[in-house]
Amino acid sequence: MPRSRRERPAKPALTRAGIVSAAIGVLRAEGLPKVTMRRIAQELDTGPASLYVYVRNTAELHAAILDELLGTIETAPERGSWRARVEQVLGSYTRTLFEYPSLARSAVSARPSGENYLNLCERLLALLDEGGVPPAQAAWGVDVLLQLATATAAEHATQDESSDNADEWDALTRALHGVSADTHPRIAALGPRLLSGTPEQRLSWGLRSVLNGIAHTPVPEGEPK
Amino acid sequence: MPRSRRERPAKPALTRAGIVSAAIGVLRAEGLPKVTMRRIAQELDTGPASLYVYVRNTAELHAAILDELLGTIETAPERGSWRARVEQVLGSYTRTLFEYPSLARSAVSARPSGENYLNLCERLLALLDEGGVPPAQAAWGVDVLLQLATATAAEHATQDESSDNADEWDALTRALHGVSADTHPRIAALGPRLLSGTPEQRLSWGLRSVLNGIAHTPVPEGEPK
DNA sequence: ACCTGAACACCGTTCAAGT
DNA sequence: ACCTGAACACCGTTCAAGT
Repeated sequence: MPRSRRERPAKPALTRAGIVSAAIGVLRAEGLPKVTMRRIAQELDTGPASLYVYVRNTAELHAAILDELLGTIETAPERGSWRARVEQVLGSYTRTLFEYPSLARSAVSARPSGENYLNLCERLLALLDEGGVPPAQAAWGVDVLLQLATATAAEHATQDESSDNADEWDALTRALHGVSADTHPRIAALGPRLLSGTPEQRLSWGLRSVLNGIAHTPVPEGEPK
Repeated sequence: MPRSRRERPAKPALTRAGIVSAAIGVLRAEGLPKVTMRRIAQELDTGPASLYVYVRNTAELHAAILDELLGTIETAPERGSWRARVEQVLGSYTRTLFEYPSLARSAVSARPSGENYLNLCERLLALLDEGGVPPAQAAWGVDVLLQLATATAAEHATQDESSDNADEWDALTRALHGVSADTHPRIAALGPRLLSGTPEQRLSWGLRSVLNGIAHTPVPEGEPK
């Protein structure tokens, strides 16, 4: 039965926001690998070429999606020390990324630059300032903190947003276990400690370490630039 | 003019090593985006299906390439403090990744697990041990160090291994400059300092910070696991 | 200006069939 | 066991032509 025009809901006007929102729908329902120009176009009942009026390319679309999702993170916890609040804000960022690790993967090389990302940076800078971290160190430090969180989330991604990456991880696990104490004494000695902890525990420790590090490591030649 | 069989160099037997080496050839000549199963198969004068006997998928092929390239890094500097030597080893790792940022991109989520990667880990663990970093912190710390280096290199990649990612970067630069001091006072106050320094300078500072951090941040509940 | 059909030039992966 | 032709089910992006 061919659809008549009237059965179809009115085709909404194409806008950047509409494209991003359709993309988020597909992301939630089918994962990032399905968030392709062609798939989104189909969702909006048009051809892929039409999207290029609003979005430069696929990478930009992915970045726009992430920025949109960052609108839901909690950036203003009131309680606890400044360190604890930095941890809370970054924890909220990380939880969003962990929901869609393949989005994190794409964020490693195409950072978002929308309002929500800027709000996150601003918030972190404010907290670092409150904690007395010198401005130059804070400026470079936010980046390191966000890089670590993003990379950790990305690590749990695969092109397929699922099962497949177990392969690579197993390979590393086996490689670490199969190591000889003669050729790799430290790896053998540390053994399971190299792989211990949940990703969350490791990231949490990593962020605290980085925070300690950036607070105590002066940037070269006084102020950069 | 159709080629006779005798004009063609003898078709070498297919091996995993042969595949990886052909892939590195294509990588050097045309960049990672051209390192596809189909392209490598063509290089080896066979069909793509044949490669699946030796390589599980494209991600595994990329990881194998990286491990191979890691064979050339310098892991045993003799001079300087342990910190300086950690920096040298990681610098060598980073330089390799900076040559092929898109390989770094893929390494963020599919770590290599070959011999050369294990050698690198072993070397770093030995240096951390020499520096008196407690084993539990060293075990988790190597990971953080490698993640930061890998993510930083990946940041300079794009699907296209070139020009294109200037777009995203420009977008961030413009966004940071266009920010209002009312809504984002810290970003406005820091201004160009947020973007100052070369990637190398920032990474070097980042690694030193992380090193300071991991050396001074105890892992939860004594020993993990 | 905005939108689109159609085309160009590719992908990864599987599988039945051959050797 | 190893290798392969052929097919399946997709991609991103461009561009000339339409409205």
